[in-house]
Amino acid sequence: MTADEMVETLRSAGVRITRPRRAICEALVSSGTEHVDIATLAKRASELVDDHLDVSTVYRTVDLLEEHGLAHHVHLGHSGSIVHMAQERHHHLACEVCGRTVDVPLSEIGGLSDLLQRHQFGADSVHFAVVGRCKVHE
Amino acid sequence: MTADEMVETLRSAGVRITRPRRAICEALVSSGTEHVDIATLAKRASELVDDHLDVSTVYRTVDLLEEHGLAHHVHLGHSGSIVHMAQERHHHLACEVCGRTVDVPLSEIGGLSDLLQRHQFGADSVHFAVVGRCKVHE
DNA sequence: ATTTCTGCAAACGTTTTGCATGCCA
DNA sequence: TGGCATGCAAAACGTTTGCAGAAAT
Repeated sequence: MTADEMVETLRSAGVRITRPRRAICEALVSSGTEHVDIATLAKRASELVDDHLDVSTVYRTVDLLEEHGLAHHVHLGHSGSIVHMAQERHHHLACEVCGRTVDVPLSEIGGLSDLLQRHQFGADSVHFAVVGRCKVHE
Repeated sequence: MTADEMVETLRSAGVRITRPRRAICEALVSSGTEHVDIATLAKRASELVDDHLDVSTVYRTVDLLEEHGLAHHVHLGHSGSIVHMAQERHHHLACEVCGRTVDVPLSEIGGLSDLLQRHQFGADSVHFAVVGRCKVHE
């Protein structure tokens, strides 16, 4: 999804489009598969508008994007929020020692999907992470 | 495991046994399968000794219990720490709307175990949770 | 007696909120 | 213009830490 498509989705839902909001969408899209935290997102969006965007604005905008199904955020381990575009459909194995993450496609988690279905549990397939220690830190 | 057994394990590892530590063990044991957070644990342990135990003491004691393999803690969703006795070997499906949790025995997560093994990823089998929405909040 | 634990208070990092100003529609 | 979004600052939250006094060995 492009930033323009995100903005258009918001606009047609009656959401006001501002320079900061557009910049945050662009920063999120350009971050691709990277795992960006709120501070990084704020920094990149700020660079795009060549002005200071406050983290509170980023938090509010990410909430807004989540409400419209355009983004998700996840807590990898015991640290802060990681933001994601909604269509980045994969899971994470997050090492709590080094912070390294392994991305895992949905298809590899067959057993878990069954489990969720059996319990009628709507885990958003993006919105979770397994926290532990990667092979380097066993 | 009883609180006495926990205490004995600590003592024989050379750990000093204090009234607050014993109370925290007892509170943890008596919480059974419930998912207690740090504040609740502090409150219950405080009641047991009829004195105020500080949350910092609870944090330090939980760390200690984890070091000795007697407890684990996990972050369900976007909120604070949930503490667990170590032998409660199950996973959680945690609803981020109502806070309700479904406990799932290890045996039901075959696919995930394979996945972790394939990536040589040492997720402590207790130490993770799937966060989403239960069937009531779909 | 010595070591270590405790409570308190303060610091910390992340997230949220109140408010006056500024911007979008 | 009217209503909403923004930045800022301050508060809130969970967690950690430093320290002087208390307790365990």
